[in-house]
Order: sequence, then C-alpha cells, then structure tokens
Amino acid sequence: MLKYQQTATEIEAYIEQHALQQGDKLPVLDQLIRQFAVSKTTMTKALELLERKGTIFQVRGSGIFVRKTNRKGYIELFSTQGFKQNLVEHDIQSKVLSFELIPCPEEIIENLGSAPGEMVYAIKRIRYIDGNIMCLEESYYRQTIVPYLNREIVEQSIFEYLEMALGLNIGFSDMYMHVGKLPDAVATHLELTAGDPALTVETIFHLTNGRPFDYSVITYHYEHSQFVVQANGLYL
Amino acid sequence: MLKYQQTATEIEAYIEQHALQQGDKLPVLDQLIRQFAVSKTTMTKALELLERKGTIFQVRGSGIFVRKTNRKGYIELFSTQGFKQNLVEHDIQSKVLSFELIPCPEEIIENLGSAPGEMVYAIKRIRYIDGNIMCLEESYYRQTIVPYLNREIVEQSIFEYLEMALGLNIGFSDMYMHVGKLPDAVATHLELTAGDPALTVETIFHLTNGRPFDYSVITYHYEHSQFVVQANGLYL
DNA sequence: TAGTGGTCTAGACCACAAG
DNA sequence: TTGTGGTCTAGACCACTAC
Repeated sequence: MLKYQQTATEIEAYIEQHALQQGDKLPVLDQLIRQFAVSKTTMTKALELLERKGTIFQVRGSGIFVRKTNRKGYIELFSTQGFKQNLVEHDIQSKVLSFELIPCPEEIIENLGSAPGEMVYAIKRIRYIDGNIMCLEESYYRQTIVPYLNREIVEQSIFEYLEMALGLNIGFSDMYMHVGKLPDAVATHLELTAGDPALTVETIFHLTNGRPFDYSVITYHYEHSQFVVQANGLYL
Repeated sequence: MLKYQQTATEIEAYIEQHALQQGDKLPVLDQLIRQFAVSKTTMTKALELLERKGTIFQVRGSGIFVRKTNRKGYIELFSTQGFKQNLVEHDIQSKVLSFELIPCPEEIIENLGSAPGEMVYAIKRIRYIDGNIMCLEESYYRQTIVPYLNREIVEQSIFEYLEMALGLNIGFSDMYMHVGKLPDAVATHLELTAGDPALTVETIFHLTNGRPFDYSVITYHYEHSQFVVQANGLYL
C-alpha cells in the first residue's frame, strides 16, 4: 500500500477514534505531518484523497474539517473518489437467472469495441440489498479478456474474482443513466408492475490500459434504491 | 489561474488541435514537461486533473491516452471532477414560477442547518434544455449568506451571480437521488401525467468554508434528460 | 532491459481567513 | 499580522509495460 493511501487510512482511523463529527477540526497540517511522519506533499495527497472521498474538507487559512453526510439508507452510486468499496454496510446477495457463453450480440458490439463474432459471457442476475430486490443486472464480459467464468463465481462478486484471481486491473468506466417506464419483462423480475418508474444505468468498464471488457445494464427497483453522491466543486 | 490548471487547459487545446481521438497517445511525460516548461509535479497534477475530468487516462509503463465518450445528447449530471462547466453545449433557459423571501420552512431547516425563523429566498423555476422542459427546480437560499436576490438575477444563472457579484466561494455538495412517480402538482409543471416516472435530486450546497447556503430539489423530465458520468476507479 | 508513469522528499514561496 | 492550507520546483527512486 502506498504511503499516502496508508496515511489517509490512518487519518480516517484518527477521526474514528476521536469520534469527530461534521465540522470538527483536525490538527493543523504541520502537526499532521509530524504526527504521521511524512513529507508535506505526501500528507497533501492523503488529504486530497480524503477530500475527494467526502471525508474532510480543507479551508485555506483556516483548517481541515470533518465532513459527513447525515442521511442513512442511501447507496453510494459511485463515489467521486473511486476505490472506496461501497455497500459494505449492506448485505448484498445475488440470484443468477441465466449464464451463457454466446457470440456478442449485435447491439453490444459497439459498446464493447469487440470484433464481430467474438464470444462473450452473458449474465443475468437479480441483486438483493438487505433482503430486498435492488436491481436486475444484465452484463456481458469479453472472453478475450475474461477467459473463464462459471456459475459459482457469478453468484459471488465477479469483480473481486477478476481482480484477485485473474489479476485484471480495472481502470475507469462510462455510465449512462436515464429514467423510464418498466417494460413488462423487467417488471416481472423486479416484482413490480409494467409502467412503474425505473432508473436504468448502462456502464462500460475499462481496464487500466483502456480496453473495454464489460458492458452492463442495471435496472433499479425504485422503492428499494436511493443514492447519495458527495460532489466537490461546482457543476451548475 | 494556477499553473497546473493552465497547463491542463493547454493540453486540452493540444488534443483539440491535433484532433486526437479515443485511444490516441499523447507525447510522453518528459516530452510534455519540456514542451510546456513545467516541473514534473506540476505536469502530473495537470494530468491528474484531466484524468478525473475524463479527458485522458494514464497507463504506467505505457503512455498517456485520450479518453472520450462516444454518445451524444447526454447531460453531465456531475463530473467526477467538479469544476468543469457542464451543459455548455446546450441552450439552457429558465422560467421563474415564484420568487419569495420567507421564513425557512420547517422541513428544510435541518438541510440548511439554519436557525428557526431565519429568512430564505424560495425560488421555483422551470428549466428548459434546447427548448424542451428539462426539470422543475425548487431552491432555498439562506439570506444570512445570500443577502440579496431579485427576480431578474433568478432568471439567469444564480450561481454565476453568487460567485461573480457576491464573491461567494462554492465548495462542495451532497446529492440525494431517488426515482419515483410524479405527483400531480409537479406533473402539471413538467407537462406530464401524474404517475409518470421521475428522477428527483436533492442537493445541499456548501461554501468552501463548509457552511450550507442552498438546498434545492430538482425533478427531471424523464423524456428530456439523460445523464452521463465518467468515473475513475472501481465502485462495485 | 529499456521506457514510461507514479511516489516521495525538503524546502521556498504564495494565497487566503481570522483576529 | 499571523497562522494555515496550496503551489511549485529539482531530483532521487520505485513499479509497471512492452519488447
């Protein structure tokens, strides 16, 4: 683990230990540098990390303060940061509806940037959050990049397998979101009624080297999912 | 403008001028450093900015590459970065439905962290994107922080006024999103039918010093709004 | 193994906030 | 004015990729 990541983790522990609340002040920079025995740049980087993560905010000329969201029961759709493991406070289960190895469907080729006829794993899962239906997920993995998958893996966390077992480095993703009315087929899976509202998120995942390897479409159950995003900076 | 921001802007211009496409390689780090005459740290910071903004991605041991989303017509709900001015490619108009100075409503006090009885500007607007109804926005500004607003300002960009005229420094925000069925009152304003799907986003905006100054609830027109988010890192 | 991006340091100097 | 966070530099060294 890198020094600045380690430092960030230690600062989080410090906040936890001292039970600091929203708006509470941390020790000043120089103090933190001495306390954690790192250079100013490293400390700055650690703090920047925590700032993006939404853990603190820094005010020049004033100090470093704790930032917290006060609402519970919201899912972090994506943290402004990134590598934060979300949903840890929730119990996530999956039920696999289908699992196949098929030629890449026409309409998905452009999303995955795959060659015509290339094979993909096509997976359909219902995901549960704390016992409730959270979403229907349909995902497609390029076999060129993910050579092997089986039903057992797919019942667990696929991404953990990709990183741990296959050693793939997941880089970045493009997400496209829209709201609409549930089609009949999806409604059945979510145990809702056709025409009910739904948030649909299409995501294209890339490796760190930029190659797309996974395209997924997630349709969320509107009664069992709400999201929080901690943003930094202005965006109109 | 800071040097690393300036550098980032120049690199964007470089990409533009050379008409670089998704996956195209930029000059190597050392070359960029020489070319733009900055230190390695500064260049790294500029590149980090562009990476968070979704303009490039960097691969250790390999190079720096251009990243682009290929879908058009999507609104950037919030960039993973932040200060990127969104919607610039769209024509945004506002119609003010109501504009009042009132005591802070009960249910909003906790969101704004305001004192009981404190006065707030309450504004209701319909916002149009390229001539279509995009959303209904209800927002509340604390008069303690925003001493003056009028109908004319509110018809334009409020945030621009806050930053330019009042010199306020907008820091960070917490957003809460959920999907549901349109209530009758809102449906009318959006020219939709009660029960239609809707994305609702509540946002609490803070100054850089951490004080909340604006609470807003935006309900999006599901047929005229879809969003793109460029994320970095993993998030399940 | 060569090339490329990433981390880390010490220290000078700058910019903003609060009293 | 003082204290505090932010920027910038030069350079050493590390870690990954591709050949």
